[in-house]
Amino acid sequence: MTVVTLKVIAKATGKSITTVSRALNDYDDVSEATKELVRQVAADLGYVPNIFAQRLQKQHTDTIGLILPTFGPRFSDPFFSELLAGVGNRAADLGYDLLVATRAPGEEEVQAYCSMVQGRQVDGFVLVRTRRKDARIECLKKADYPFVAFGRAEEDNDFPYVDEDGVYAMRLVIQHLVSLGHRRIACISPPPDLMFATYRSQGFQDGLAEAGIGAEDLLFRVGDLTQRDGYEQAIVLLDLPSPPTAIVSCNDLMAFGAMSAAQDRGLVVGKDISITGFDDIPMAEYSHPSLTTIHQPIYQIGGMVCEMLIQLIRGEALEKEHILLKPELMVRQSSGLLTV
Amino acid sequence: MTVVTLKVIAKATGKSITTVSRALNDYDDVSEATKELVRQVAADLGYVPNIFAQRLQKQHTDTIGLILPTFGPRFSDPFFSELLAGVGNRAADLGYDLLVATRAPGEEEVQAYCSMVQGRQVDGFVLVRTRRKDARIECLKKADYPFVAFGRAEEDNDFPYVDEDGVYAMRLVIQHLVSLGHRRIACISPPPDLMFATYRSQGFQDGLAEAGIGAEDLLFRVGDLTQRDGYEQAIVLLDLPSPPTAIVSCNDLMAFGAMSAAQDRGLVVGKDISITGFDDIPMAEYSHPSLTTIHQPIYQIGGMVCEMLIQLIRGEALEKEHILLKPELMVRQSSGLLTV
DNA sequence: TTGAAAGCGCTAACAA
DNA sequence: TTGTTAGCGCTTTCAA
Repeated sequence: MTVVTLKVIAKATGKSITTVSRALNDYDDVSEATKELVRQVAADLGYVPNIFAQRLQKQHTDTIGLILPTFGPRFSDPFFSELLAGVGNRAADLGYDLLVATRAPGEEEVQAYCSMVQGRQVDGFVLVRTRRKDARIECLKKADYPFVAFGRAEEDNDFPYVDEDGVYAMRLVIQHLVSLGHRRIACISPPPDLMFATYRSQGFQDGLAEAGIGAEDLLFRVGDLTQRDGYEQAIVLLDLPSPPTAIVSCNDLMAFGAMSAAQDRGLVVGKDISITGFDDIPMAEYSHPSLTTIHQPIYQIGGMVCEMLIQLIRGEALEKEHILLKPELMVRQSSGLLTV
Repeated sequence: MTVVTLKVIAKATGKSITTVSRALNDYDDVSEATKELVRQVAADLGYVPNIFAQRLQKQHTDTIGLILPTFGPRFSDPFFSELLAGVGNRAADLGYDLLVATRAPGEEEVQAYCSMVQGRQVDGFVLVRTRRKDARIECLKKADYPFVAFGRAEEDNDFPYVDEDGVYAMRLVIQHLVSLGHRRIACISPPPDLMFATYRSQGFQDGLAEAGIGAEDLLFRVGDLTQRDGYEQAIVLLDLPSPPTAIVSCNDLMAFGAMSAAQDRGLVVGKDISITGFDDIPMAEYSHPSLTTIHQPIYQIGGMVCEMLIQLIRGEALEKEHILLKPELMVRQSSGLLTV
């Protein structure tokens, strides 16, 4: 299979490479006749531009980067596949490619960002799951590289982001549980270096305070976001001398693990104990019992973040630099009236 | 931020661009002293090669492509995130980038392959979820482009693949259920144009035949792989005049939906009815009841496929062109003795 | 051991 | 309206 380049088309049409290039790019200083001819021949020959030559010349890549923070082999947070689909589809619509890498958080991860920046492999980044002390953000800011984050930073939020209002969301959850009569409410939080952990824990505390419930250290556990750990942490909570009547998990996956633990202890979730999640991944609707959780439009968020990034790259002004979404509480069967 | 190129280093060291290039690539016709100097300066200046210039020159991309077949917004098959992590991590280890696109199966999808091929944007493809009449495979074969598939084709299997033995796996499932006393066994199959549907359905039929159970059309349903549809199909099965005592779902997601349906009908899964899945996604262990299913080492398969592809790209001989894995039955709580 | 020069395929300033 | 030329940053002959 011989590669069709501008040169080949030039030879075939008897035109110069330049003319062919301009005809194909629909410049208006090329005669209609020539354009027609060139386009015809190009189509016949199955011409596709060499993207690397274009990129070398134009000094941009039409590619956006997304580095997924993965943890080991059994990584499969459905959250990420949905986000990825949202980003990827929007990128494709806007004519951009998506370069995906997977790295465990740490040195190598930051290194991956740096070298993609230095090598100008992508025009910008979508950054997911912001962290308290986020080396990725620092690196990108220092290089003055375009990026949009899904999530906020701890202090200096001088970059475009989309985030959901985790504090508000968790207050919603607590209000809901309190309205059902619960007062001994436990929380399984994400690792505290993740920014969304901060907001969700804060919302948890605020919600309790609003209801006039004192915080109890024993009822606050930290998990690693997996079902497995949700299970483990729930077991610890259930084994407490005075166990909670409701467990608020800061993501759906841990909530599933917690449900499983409760069920293994013979409790009926939604009756003997209430359990809630956060994210509303598709599974939440189909677990048993179905999971009361906070809905985040993950796919749409992916699209928004992607679109903002591309506007940024193109030098267009953003309508809004910072988008904070008000999430919605989905009341399902895993939360129910306190039965004494 | 001024871009550091070979030219800049050349100027800084007083050497020629050529020498700098060779020094950096550790050619042995460069004096140690020069190499040392060049490397030092390059490091100081933070030099990173322009990958597009390299690719244009070398005519290969060090990138592999993966186009995920996605269906709509609520796409979030954990299967894919795990596969992606497997492919991505191995690719990174071997010095390759991963270009991910998402397309719904169809015209545009094939188009995406074609243009990535024509534009030589990637050195090869990982192709997932083979189909009965697979335009992607035809396209790639015709172009003589390197690819490795996760899954086999219907007839001409003259390409490298990794697959699991779905027939064998399903026979395992049926044997298990039969040993528990079940004889009215239903199947929720994937769309029949997917190759793995063929094998799994076949295994289902074979299993029944081995047990001397006649096939009943009413007990065979086709679903779209989502929880939602698993739910719907299970409802249809449960509403049968003479409903099944066991439902074999061809993937875990539909099995979860089916469990949910059964539970909504007041049945205790694992007791009143047995339900099995296929894939063993992480969730399978933490559903309630935990799901009896077929374990596939998805992450590892991703790694294998990736490694085979890179060998292919590099022109190395493959140890094995075709790998067929014997999957393992994970017996959990969703399947139990038939209670009459 | 080093450098000059060509060229990968493309775009764009400038001339004609 | 078209062609000539230069150059994006790199690798790789070929000469020196």
